[in-house]
Amino acid sequence: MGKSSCCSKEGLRKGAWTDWEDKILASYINVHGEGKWRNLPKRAGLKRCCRSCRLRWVNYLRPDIKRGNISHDEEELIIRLHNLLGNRWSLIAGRLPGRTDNEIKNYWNTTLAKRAKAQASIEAKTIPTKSRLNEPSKSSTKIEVIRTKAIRCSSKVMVPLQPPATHQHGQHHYSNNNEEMGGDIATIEAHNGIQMLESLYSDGGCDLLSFEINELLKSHDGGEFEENPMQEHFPLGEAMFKGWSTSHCLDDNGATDLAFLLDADEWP
DNA sequence: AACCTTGTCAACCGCATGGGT
DNA sequence: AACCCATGCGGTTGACAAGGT
Repeated sequence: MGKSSCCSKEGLRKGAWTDWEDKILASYINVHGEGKWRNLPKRAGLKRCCRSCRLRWVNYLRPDIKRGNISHDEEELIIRLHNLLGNRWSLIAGRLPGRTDNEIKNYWNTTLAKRAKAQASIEAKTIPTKSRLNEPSKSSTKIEVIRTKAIRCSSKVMVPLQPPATHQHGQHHYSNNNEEMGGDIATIEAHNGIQMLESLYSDGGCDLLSFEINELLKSHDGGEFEENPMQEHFPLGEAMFKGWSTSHCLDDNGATDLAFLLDADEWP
């Protein structure tokens, strides 16, 4: 496993791509389409590793790529989605048409993470120690970044929404993890506890996740919580809901909840 | 002008999964 | 079941640019 053999050949070019290489790659893919990366360099006449070719196409040459100037809306969406999904850049990128996972990852690491950190330190100074002590589960000043393994999102899981009225201190305590990120952003994720993620409905594709997040964001923007529309389409059994809602995955950190679900090996 | 520091981003790398045999 | 191949993902690196001294 690991590194595929096409990349271990000697004599392959590395580093920045030239215009000439870009043209060759783009024109080859325009004619033959994406895929078959392993044979592509040879067929196209490029002295590049197959993965380098794929990366160049996906992150730079693809015609639908939007470059630079991430708008305020996009930025806010990135923050929300990062809070919801953690470092799952490809999933986040899927919600931002024309943006690549690499671009979003870079933007987060260079801009948003710093801003979040600064915001957290401001809050640490402004919030009196006593009141912070009264909020046991809010991890407060520490930026919670979910460290994830590289797991491909090829299937989905849908998790039930929890109406806000049912949120009470005690067993199901939901904190707003996003205060660290600068206020009210993505409160919805924490309040609803969980939404849906991967696995269970393998024929739905990542569109399910897209749809669900869309609905959540919409309902949040509208200032009210709506019923989960996904439940109409995919009525899950009550027992399953119960199992989820009483499991340890619903602790006091929404992001961690999701990480647990995403990383869980138990999902079919 | 020269040097140093910091920020940005394209590209690389290792590890992972899924499918085919 | 075990193996290999193809491909995707996220973390990290390094080249370059911009800004500061």
